[in-house]
Amino acid sequence: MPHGYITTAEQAGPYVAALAACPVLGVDIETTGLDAHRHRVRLLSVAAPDGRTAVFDLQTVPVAALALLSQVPWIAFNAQFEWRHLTHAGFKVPLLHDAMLMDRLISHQLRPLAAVAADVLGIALDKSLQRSDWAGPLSREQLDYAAADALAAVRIGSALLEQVNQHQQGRLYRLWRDAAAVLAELSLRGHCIDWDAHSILQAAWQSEADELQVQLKDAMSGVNLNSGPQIGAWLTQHLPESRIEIWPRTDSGRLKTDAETLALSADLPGAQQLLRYKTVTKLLGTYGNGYAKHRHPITDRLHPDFSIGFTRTGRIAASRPNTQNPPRQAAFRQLFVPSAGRVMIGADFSQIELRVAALLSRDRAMIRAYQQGRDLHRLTAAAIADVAPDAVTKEQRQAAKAVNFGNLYGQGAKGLARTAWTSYGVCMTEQEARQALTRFAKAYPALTVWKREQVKAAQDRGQVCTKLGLIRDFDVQGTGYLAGEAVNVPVQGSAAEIMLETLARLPQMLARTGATLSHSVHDEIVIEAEADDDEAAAALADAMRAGMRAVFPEAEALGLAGADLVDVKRGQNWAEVH
DNA sequence: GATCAACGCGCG
DNA sequence: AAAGCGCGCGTTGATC
Repeated sequence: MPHGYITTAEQAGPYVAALAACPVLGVDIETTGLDAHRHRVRLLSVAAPDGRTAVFDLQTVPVAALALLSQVPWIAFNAQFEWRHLTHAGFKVPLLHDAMLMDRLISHQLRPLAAVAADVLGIALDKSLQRSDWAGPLSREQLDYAAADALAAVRIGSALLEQVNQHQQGRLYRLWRDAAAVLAELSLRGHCIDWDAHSILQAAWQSEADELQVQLKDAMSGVNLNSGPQIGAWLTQHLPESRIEIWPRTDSGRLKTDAETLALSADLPGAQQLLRYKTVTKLLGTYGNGYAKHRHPITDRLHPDFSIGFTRTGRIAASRPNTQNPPRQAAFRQLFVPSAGRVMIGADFSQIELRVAALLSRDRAMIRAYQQGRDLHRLTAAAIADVAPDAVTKEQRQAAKAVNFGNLYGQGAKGLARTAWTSYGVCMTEQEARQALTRFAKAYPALTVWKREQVKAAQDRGQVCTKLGLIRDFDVQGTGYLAGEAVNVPVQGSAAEIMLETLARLPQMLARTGATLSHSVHDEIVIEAEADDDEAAAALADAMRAGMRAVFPEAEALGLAGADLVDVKRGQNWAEVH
């Protein structure tokens, strides 16, 4: 039950004064919808650690009357939501704790508020009013519900803040908390898209898809080209039984119909058109209409959600739409443009996961390569082919890239031979792949030992962790295959921590320049700035190197955080700065 | 009509 | 016995 339901600025005064004297406040909002640009914050519920609560009706209480509340830190649950809505409503959001992230780091799972409240506080939270009508007259039950969530947030947060430290997760928690605010800001600001060019591209894809469908009328009449099972049936009809018998199968036993497998039937009439059709319809669905339907009616931008703590490695995930996987083709990347009158600056971490692997394993050969500014792929190629680095051919270097990256993921000989061909255009027999892996292991002995230790940790202790201590649990009954994740989680996860450290310090480092974050994709950051802003470009590179040093302080002395760590480009759109 | 699993594919 | 990691999302087809 709320101790106060406040509907005027005059009423707010004493409550605000009393609450602002608390060391920390639980906050929760009720909104008329999920979209901060379109929907309104109806209620701001605030709870003190001692249990006093106040529910402010923002329909009538001006935000200015609540300014004092921003003098103390807040605790929310899934704080990005509060950050976006309250910032948009005109609040100066203070240091904002997120009890959801605290719980994620302690329980190793992302759980809804009710589940955490049950676990941590031993209380049952009734969430049935969550999606009730928050625009009209409010019932007593709705006010109680609103106050209860704020109270739960402050109680859970206060309890878990201590536990986070006890679990050695304080550092990582603060990083997630700070990065979350930056991502909330990015989501609220959104991506600027050249929609005219987008429609033209979409139309071009559409007409190509139509054309291909006509061309395939004869060869594949009656087959739904979007249906794997139907294409499988068509293959069964048109290929000799001997080939169907050895055709690769899906987990459920059906014929595989992905592009790589379909290449096996390149001789069939229509096969080429079918492959192209699949590509074009993917673009059309996911990046044509898939993007258009998220075009914001007010801002005319894309406003994806960026989540922290959702992934198993600590990477950021983007959704609705996922703007972390747009096609690389320039025709599409150039749709991402800066705001009017500004320019884009993009920078990516060079070979960040290989550098991380070098730092985690302390492999001297790898570290020396980066120290001396040498090309690690070339070095690996030399080791594999048993030639001098200078004698390495282009094709050998391509093969080495496949080996280097595959090794970060626990890839075997068969998989290496496959990806060498499909991703790097290099033909490698399984035998050659096996030898390459052996020679790689010999060339980087410390990395090999480290990888073995990770697998052992996964098997014996049931967990591995990243540099800053994010724990990945494994359900090990007997002998599951863990080589892949056991090695990859620390590598991918520590690289993600470098990105988060960079994002967390970016606003401050860009503040003087007026430049703003425009996008981030795992190892790449894009900002927009005033034209010809050298200072912004330098600040971006500085922030990225600082991010690296924050996670790996030793990187500096080892020569892995030098100027070649980041590659900065400037241009008028994402295609030009990528 | 809504929901879900399976599959395939875009990215790092 | 062998197995490359991490995501989000569109479509199909089965199910309730």
